[in-house]
Amino acid sequence: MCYYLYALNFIFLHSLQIDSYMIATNKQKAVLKVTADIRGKILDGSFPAGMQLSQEDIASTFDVSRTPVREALQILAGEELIEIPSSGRATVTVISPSDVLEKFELRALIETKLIGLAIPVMSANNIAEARVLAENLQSCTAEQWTDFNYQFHEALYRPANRPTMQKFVKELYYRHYSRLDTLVKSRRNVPRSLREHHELISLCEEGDIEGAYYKLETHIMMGGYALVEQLKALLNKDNL
Amino acid sequence: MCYYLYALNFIFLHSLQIDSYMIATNKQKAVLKVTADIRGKILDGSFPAGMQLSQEDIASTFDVSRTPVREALQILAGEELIEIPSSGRATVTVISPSDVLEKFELRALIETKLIGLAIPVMSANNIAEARVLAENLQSCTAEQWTDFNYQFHEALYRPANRPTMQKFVKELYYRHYSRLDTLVKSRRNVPRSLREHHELISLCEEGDIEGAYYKLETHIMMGGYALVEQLKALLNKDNL
DNA sequence: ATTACATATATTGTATACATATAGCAAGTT
DNA sequence: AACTTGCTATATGTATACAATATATGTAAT
Repeated sequence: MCYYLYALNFIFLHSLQIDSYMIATNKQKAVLKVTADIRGKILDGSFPAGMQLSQEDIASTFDVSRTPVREALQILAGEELIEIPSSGRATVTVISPSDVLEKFELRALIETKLIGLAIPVMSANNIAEARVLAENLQSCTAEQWTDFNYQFHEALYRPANRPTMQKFVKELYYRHYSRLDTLVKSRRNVPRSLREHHELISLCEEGDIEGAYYKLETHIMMGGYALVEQLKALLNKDNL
Repeated sequence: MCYYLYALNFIFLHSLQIDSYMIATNKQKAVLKVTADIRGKILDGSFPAGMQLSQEDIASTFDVSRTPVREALQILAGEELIEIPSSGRATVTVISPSDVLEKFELRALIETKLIGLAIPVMSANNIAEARVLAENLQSCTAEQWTDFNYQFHEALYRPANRPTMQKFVKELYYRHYSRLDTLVKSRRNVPRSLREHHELISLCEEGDIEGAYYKLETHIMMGGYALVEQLKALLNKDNL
């Protein structure tokens, strides 16, 4: 009987092109869905910096009770996307230019370390994959940029075999860059980025660790400085 | 009756030399207390790796309902101190040697960056303070070591003026090192540490950035390797 | 008009109640 | 004896109810 169900599931899910392992994780808790939804709204700007979050509003929007909403808010506070004061309402974190700049410094620091570790053990396959991902970026939409760009960077670091560091980098990237990116909405750095990606791949291919190290550092920090300047300009405009 | 209580509070708190404005912020949420308590128990080993956490047990222990306990668990999951599976009970995270080693690498990476930024702007006062904190370590108890050691390191990095990086370092230090430290319970690295601290201060005083950089890197990584080896030994013993 | 205060309303924090899922255990079967 | 099968007990996930706090409104005094 169990086999029978599995067989049915197999056929059914394949017709929907859903992998079978998704069965087990299908019924996800409300807190996970709510967390992801709020996070998405903060990152895409629907919930702007400083916005006050009402537990009841969120609960009714997502058709759940306040209990899972409160848990979601604690998770998001841990991600520094919102702040929960000791008394009062939760608010979307206000982005501070100096904090963002430090986070770019951190990214540069960790990612240069990773590429330095990766290059000596990089295979032809790794290089080829990075090239494909760099190509993808050249023809992607503005919405795809954030994800595709991360995928390219991650591919370069993967040979370093430092899962924990990579997770750190991923969090830094998504929690802050992604939000800024939608905030400033500028694509003026895209051509520079694309060029530097190809230069990076070449340096990796040649095994030039130092060259790749400095190329990557400037790649990240130039992007950081540009974004931070645009952010400052935005903040000043709001103040006037 | 309410006024009577306030009056009592007034007299009582003044006898303790507590400012009256603290009354308002005094009543901290249950979730904060519970979070800190569970965190403490995990860090000091009372809740060992792999232990299953019952919401009800924790709730009754701290005399609160399960609602704030659940929020606390989400916070602790964000700190990677516990894991909340999609189904089943929350468990205390099992320490993985390779993960710990990566976190030491991260600490070395960030802290060397910080000391490099700090040295050029270090004042005589900063040096003097570091010396005092290094002295404190020499006569402290085993329980004080974790905190005092962090204070010393933080003092060296403070002139760098990188609050976000420092926060990262602090989290890495407390969330992992502190737990390991109580786990292995060995003080065999203490004499080496004390010596290296004084050497570090001298290098900072001389403005020798490169020297301090490498001294600090080996200081952190030697401690890391030693702890990881002891951790591995412990894990093997448990398996036998 | 504006400040100050008091009351009313709304929202948060916590506890309880209910629904669902997991885990343990005993009985039966191979 | 080992392995299912099904039941019961327990724990979790969510919703609701209640309590405490903060915000908003309105009124009176300056």
